[in-house]
Amino acid sequence: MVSAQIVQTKQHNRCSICKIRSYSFCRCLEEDELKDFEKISIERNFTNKKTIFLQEEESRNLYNITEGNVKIYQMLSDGRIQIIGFLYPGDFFGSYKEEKYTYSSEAVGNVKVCVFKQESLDNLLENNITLAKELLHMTSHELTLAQDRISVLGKLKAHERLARFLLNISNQRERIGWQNNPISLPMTRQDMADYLGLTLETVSREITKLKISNVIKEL
Amino acid sequence: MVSAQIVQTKQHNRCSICKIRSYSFCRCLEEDELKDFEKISIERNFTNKKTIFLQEEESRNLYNITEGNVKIYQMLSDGRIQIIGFLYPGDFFGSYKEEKYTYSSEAVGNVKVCVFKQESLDNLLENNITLAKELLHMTSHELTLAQDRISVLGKLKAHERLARFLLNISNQRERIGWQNNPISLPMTRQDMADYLGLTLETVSREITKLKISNVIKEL
DNA sequence: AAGAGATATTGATCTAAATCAATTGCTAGC
DNA sequence: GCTAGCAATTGATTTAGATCAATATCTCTT
Repeated sequence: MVSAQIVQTKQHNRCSICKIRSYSFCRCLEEDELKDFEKISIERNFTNKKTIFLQEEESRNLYNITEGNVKIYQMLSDGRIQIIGFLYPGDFFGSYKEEKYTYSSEAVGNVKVCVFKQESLDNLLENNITLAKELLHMTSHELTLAQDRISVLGKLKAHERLARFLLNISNQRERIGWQNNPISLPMTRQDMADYLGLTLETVSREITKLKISNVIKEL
Repeated sequence: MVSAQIVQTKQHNRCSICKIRSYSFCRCLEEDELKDFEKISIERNFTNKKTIFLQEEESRNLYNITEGNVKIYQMLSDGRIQIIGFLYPGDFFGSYKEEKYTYSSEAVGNVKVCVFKQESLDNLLENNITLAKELLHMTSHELTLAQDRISVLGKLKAHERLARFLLNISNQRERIGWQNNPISLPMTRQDMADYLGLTLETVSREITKLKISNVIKEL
């Protein structure tokens, strides 16, 4: 009984006390709008390596990260993996249209997400132009990031890709108020390789080179 | 005087007689909304290789292609070029936020575009949730296409990239009602290479291989 | 603390694609 | 038609990064 009540209380102002609101799409909502907004999402937790959804599944949800990191990736028919992105708190993923997920998603470490049913979110959008525009702007920003990654994978050498990767992580951490130097790399070498279009051996060698030339240092 | 009047008449119902409306973001508008919509854009023409805008310029416009092809590309500081995309009628590009263009754009052959001033479009969005949602859905679709391209550049071999490129063009042509086989390739080998993250020599060799193995045929 | 399984580093070799180089083919202007 | 200037093909060679392989290191579990 007591624990049920605590959950209830916690649920009731989840959004208004949410620490990541200022860099998430819900930042565009007024305090009084948050009450309704909060009702259309539920919180869920995932532990390290747990799948959140798989590519080709019927998409029903949009996810917003409130804690931890998520990797999204595509798999080719022969098992080759390309990691599309490592996401941070405030990033959203999934889909707001009824179709199939075009990538899979997996927790990197402990993860907390807000889950929005497409239908509920869509209803809210219909009456809240501010929210629609915020989502449009954030999606458009995601698109420019994806386009930058196209350039990285199409034109940069292994050492340039790695350098940019480290800088990107640093910037992303800064964005959400984490220290940007030193940084932690919560993913494996294989993950980094699958993200950068390289092999884990090449990633390892390039990291060694950066260490030797004193560009980076391990703690 | 006569020609001025013709232009005026033409302008007046430009949108309602527009041939590409059914696959462009304006498809979500009702006939009576088109009148207002038409007022916030102007038509412009570009000939082959003419620059539409350059990366790093202050962005002021969103462009919608009504005729021809446009290539969008990024240039690295040392001159290396990555082509982000070859766009078709109904595709839009540019930006709806006041910031800098993150890529350059150039006409491939003769091109006709509708130019929307960001401010006017934004005002219209503010009062037209349908349009905002349409733009959101189309931008989100662009994002999934960009993510697919990340996988292509990160994981596929030269011959796989080329095969997918040809199929993509075929599909894109089908989408807008052009014949999907045979197809024409309006860009140079260098452009194809810069799009696929390869060199023009490799592209040429792979095309030769496809011809020899009778997968494709030149007309 | 030992030992198993995962993860990372380092070395040796190979290869797909890049680079360098020489023709060939195409189109536009005279 | 001829020729200048691109664009494309084809060949020879090089190389960045992949692949194959052998430790080394880290992190659990018992």
